[in-house]
Amino acid sequence: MSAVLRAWETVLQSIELDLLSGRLRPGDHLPPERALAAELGVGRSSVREAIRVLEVLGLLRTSSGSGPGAGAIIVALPGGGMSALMRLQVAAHGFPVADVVKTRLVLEASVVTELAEASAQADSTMVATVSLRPNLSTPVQLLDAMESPTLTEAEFLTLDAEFHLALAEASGNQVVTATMAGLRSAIEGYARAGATGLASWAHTSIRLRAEHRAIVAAIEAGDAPAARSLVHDHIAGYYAETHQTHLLAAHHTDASGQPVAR
Amino acid sequence: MSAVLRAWETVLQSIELDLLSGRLRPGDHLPPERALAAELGVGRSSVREAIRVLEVLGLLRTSSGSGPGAGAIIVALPGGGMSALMRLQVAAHGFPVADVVKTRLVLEASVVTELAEASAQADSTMVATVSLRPNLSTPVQLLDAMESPTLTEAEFLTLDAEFHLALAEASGNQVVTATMAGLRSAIEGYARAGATGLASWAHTSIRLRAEHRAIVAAIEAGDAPAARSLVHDHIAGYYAETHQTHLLAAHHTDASGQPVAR
DNA sequence: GGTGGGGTGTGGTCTGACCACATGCTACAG
DNA sequence: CTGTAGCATGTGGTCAGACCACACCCCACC
Repeated sequence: MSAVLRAWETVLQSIELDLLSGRLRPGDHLPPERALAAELGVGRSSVREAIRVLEVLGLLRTSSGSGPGAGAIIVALPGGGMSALMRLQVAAHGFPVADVVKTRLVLEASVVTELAEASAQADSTMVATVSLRPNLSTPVQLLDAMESPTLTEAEFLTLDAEFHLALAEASGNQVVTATMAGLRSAIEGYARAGATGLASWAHTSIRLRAEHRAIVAAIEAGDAPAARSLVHDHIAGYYAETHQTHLLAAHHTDASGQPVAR
Repeated sequence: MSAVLRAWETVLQSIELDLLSGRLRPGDHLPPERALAAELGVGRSSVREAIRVLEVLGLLRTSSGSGPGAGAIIVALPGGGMSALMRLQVAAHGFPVADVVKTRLVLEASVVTELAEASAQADSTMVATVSLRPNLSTPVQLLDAMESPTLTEAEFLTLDAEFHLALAEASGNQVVTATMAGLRSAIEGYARAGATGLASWAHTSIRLRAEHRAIVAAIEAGDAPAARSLVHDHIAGYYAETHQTHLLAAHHTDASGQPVAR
């Protein structure tokens, strides 16, 4: 396999090896494109193609100019590339919306479970060794912003998607956060598409706000089963309401993690 | 924001819009690079950068030559790009291994739950309307291959990773499958790294084989809770055994992975 | 000492050229 | 008429060179 690596692939491979070996670390500068091209014996355009890939994947950022801050810098920001990937994958009809929703159910149930358990643990242990209590300030701020009555549907749903992403971030799991970030645009897409067919947006938005508050309350109370259940109903409910298909409720998996009811 | 799109970004955007509008569908050919460049008023190198990105993301494949089969063809194979993304993300220390493992626990528990429930449903309904029974032939074939006593550790672990991916595929959820495919190389990486420190590989591999068989048996028996529990113990057990850290039980690692990059 | 302007190095882009390859057609031989 | 060898064509893959815009750095000048 991999008969002969194309020029840009050798560049990508070289950079990947440098990352793995530790020669390149987040924060470091990549050599200038021209230098890299000469060093690897390829054309500058091939170097650029590899750098472009890494940039879209969220592994580095580039900026023109001179001095520190310019050039290609390793950043490795999670979700940066996953977002582009998921968005394009959905655009190309690669992912059925139902699968996106089901994956949300699984991941978000896990997220709020972890958050609630961390919260409960922070309560039980008086010890102030490490602040285990999850930081929900960002999600709460988003909820406050969503109270504004002047929001359009699109604006509301954008904040909604940000709220769910913020919960994932608060859980601290970077892989889940990255995946959720990737799904975000897909989520916003189907949410917005479905919202146009709702009987009463005002009514629905009020319900969504209340559900969000309830989820946060359950987390802060350390009630993991409740948080899990609320999140499931929140996501599945909106999907069912906007897509007229009750398939999700049918099999009703309690998502991931531990069984809810024994 | 988004002051001025760079040339290759306009190309990417144009293709994305064509995908969303249905002008481009999986199986279609992209216009030749030169034509696309002329059409969009950019240089061919910019078109190439956009195409390169789409190729790495698994949205199209390119081939030289002439006639049908050559050129850039939309494929939208799920997980194609996620694999590159995750691999590089891990290479750049973007994802802690613990988060990868925790995400596996969540996703795979969901996968086997769905499989087991589908299996149980297939049993209960005598009706042969649609064969709901999940197709486990690929996973089982992999298990058979893993019985070979001549396998090296690396070969065994490769098959192991493939087995878990095959389970995800069998579940039918494309988003989960894509994510697992992306995590696969990361999984193989930490599994292989940890295996070198094991007391007895022979002993461990025997246990892993047995656990795999038990998981499949639970799925086929339609016993979702058992399957979920077995998968959890299987993954967490190996991780604990090879990493000596029981951090998984006490989750929530505050992730402040933002690189300083300045 | 402060300040302005040019020098310099960087990414961003375009152009043109060449190569390798796969195809398809055509002209020639049978 | 048929089959095949070989050239024409169109494609991606790559390179080299050139120019631009930009941000920083340094030094001469005020």
